[in-house]
Amino acid sequence: MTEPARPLRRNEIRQQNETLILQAAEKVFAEAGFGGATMQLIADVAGLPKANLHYYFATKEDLYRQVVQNIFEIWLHAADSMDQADGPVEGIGAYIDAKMEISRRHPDGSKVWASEVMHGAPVIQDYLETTLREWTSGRAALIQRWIDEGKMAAVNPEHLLYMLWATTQHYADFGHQIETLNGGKPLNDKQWRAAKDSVKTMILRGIGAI
Amino acid sequence: MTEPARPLRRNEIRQQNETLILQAAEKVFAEAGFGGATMQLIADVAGLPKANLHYYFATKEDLYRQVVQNIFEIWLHAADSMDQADGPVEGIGAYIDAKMEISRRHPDGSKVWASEVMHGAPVIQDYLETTLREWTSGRAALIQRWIDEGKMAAVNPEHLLYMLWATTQHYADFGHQIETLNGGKPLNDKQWRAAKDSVKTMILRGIGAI
DNA sequence: TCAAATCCTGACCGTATGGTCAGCTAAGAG
DNA sequence: CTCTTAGCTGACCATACGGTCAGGATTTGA
Repeated sequence: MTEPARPLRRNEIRQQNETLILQAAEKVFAEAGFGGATMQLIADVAGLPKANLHYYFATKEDLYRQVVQNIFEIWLHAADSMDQADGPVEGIGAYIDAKMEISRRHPDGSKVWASEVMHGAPVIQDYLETTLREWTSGRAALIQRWIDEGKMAAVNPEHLLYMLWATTQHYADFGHQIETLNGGKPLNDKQWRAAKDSVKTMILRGIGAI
Repeated sequence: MTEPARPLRRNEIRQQNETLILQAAEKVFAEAGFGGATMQLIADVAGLPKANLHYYFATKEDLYRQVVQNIFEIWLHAADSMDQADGPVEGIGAYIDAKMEISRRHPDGSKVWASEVMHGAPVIQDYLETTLREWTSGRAALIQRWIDEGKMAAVNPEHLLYMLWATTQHYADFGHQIETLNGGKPLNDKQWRAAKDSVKTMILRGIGAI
């Protein structure tokens, strides 16, 4: 099972290594936190010499910043499906589906994001104050419209958003706790479906949409 | 405003300094994570020489373990009110109140707890597998009883507990994000009441209890 | 073919960290 | 008053960390 060993183009090398490093970094930052992560460990996970990391990313902060920004992108785009919906059942239902899927597929990213926010958002504070603020007020307005149209109960839109974030991300951030309470095994397909279903049912009923 | 300078008894000195160190440690661990926290910084916050910390706590791990265990105690006792309730409206309502109050009064503790679990619970894994597991199955049974008695909808008790933990702890762990979205100011009394009320209403309606 | 640009890395450096320890001070017991 | 014990701390140490750099290897474009 050897590689074809075709000589790689410059662009390919760069992109391939940057991706490799970013993936390793996401994992290590998630497991150890920013302070606990070491460039040496990230290098080992990536299978590269430490000095090579510094060739692509000047400092540990730079590397971390890239990881966090990548996650932020995924986070934001999860709500695309919400915007085209006619009402909360479709819209919020789709958003829950999307965010639960992120928690399942990118648990490390979710943890890095949580850690960053918990520690006062030292590197993405500006994004919180601009992009996230706009994003939030836009979605809050959408929810308010649904309320005005009688499609759901008159809940506080911000606190509904917090509940959506909290509940869905919990399955990634506290995945270890859930796994322990699940007999030490990760949730299987069926259990993930049950989780999604529970969250959707409780929240949609909680906001009077079903 | 000087201290009376009464000579302290031995016991008082020990207790006072341990408390002082634990408080400082909780704050620093919450802000920087285990790896990012330094004994020097904890010492500075506590107003003691670093060597004095090592007189009371042999290693950084020992100090951290104490902090996490203290939080775990608070966490567990929050549900005492739930047990004596006749139904979900009182019981879960009281639990939400208690956990929201913890999020408000001990945000640092909540963050340290979240961080510990996120990183795979390196120091309290045994507690998760014993105390927490028993606690959870006990409360799940209580919820199931309420369901059987027709006092609430037939939701999955475990996922309800996850939702309760996630939603309430979010106000501590992601407090910085909420603060940013709140115009950079922490929630005031009125806003905390609104938050509590939103959470309670949405969840109690979500489980068909109101 | 060859020079420039890019990629790569072992060896190295200054610093900060967790932890130690000898020796001091002060409280308490008798 | 005196001896014992607990409390305290400046100075120190070994290690591990983030980051640097000189110089070699490889690709690219002319």
